[in-house]
Amino acid sequence: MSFEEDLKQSGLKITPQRMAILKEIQKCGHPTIEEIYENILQEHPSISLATIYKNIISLCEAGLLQEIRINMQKQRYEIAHGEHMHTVCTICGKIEDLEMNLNHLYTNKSVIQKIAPSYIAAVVYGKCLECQKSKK
Amino acid sequence: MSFEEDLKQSGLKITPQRMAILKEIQKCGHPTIEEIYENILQEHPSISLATIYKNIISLCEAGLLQEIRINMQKQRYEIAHGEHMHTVCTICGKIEDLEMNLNHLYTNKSVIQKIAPSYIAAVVYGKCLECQKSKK
DNA sequence: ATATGTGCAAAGGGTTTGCAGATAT
DNA sequence: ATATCTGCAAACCCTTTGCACATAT
Repeated sequence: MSFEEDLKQSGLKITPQRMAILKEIQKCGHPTIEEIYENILQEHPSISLATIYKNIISLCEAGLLQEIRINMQKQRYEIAHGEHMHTVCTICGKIEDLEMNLNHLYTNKSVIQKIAPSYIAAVVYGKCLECQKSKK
Repeated sequence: MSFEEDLKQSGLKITPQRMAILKEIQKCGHPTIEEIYENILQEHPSISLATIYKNIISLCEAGLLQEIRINMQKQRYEIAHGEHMHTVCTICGKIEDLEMNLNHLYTNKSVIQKIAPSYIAAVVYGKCLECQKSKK
């Protein structure tokens, strides 16, 4: 489904600023607010940081964006697209999606003894393939 | 092992402020910086917020504390104590430890194709038992 | 035509920093 | 004795807010 349709379905108006934000996040993958702003500025020099902040909030509430929390970093955002994990390389900083099913946790006995799960966020920290190869 | 020994082993001095921070985090479970500060103030009215910040950083670096990142919240901290998951009730906000082994993920094929994992953070969002029971 | 959205500037929080004096070893 | 730590105040972010104007529907 296109961003335009997603916005319409959420009752949000289709504005150039919103489209730019969504496209930028799609392009970057997992950008911070600052990265979104800096990159959009190039094509759209009059956009305001306040507009980015306001839209990030509406787009998260609408379920089009998903916040990602990584230890010791500012919050990041991605286009919401089914549940998955993230990998973070502690050497080079690279962040990637890890398409992996956590369904077994939703029905796990230890989990349902504590909570009726609606969403699970999982981040794997480690050394990515490239950094494993590099001699140092 | 006691906090005093942990600090000594990390080459950090044992100060009343540090002990108060560690004990407060142990008491609260998963407090934010602000919660730590507000609570310590009662017993230790002259402690400075800057001291809390500086110590949180050293204690995390020393591995005595672990940062916890929950979507849409300020960062929280806990006494480091073996890997486990966290549950967050989206109704009442309660945060709890979920002692659960994620060892299978460390050797999972999809994971090791991307990264050599050193740490996994997992947060389960949902409705806790009490909130499930309450009629509303 | 009207409800939303944008940009600006100011205000509001949270976090970091430098430094002088205090303290743990 | 000395390296480290603390508290203070200022600086430095990052984020939110109110408002007037602009724009999507």
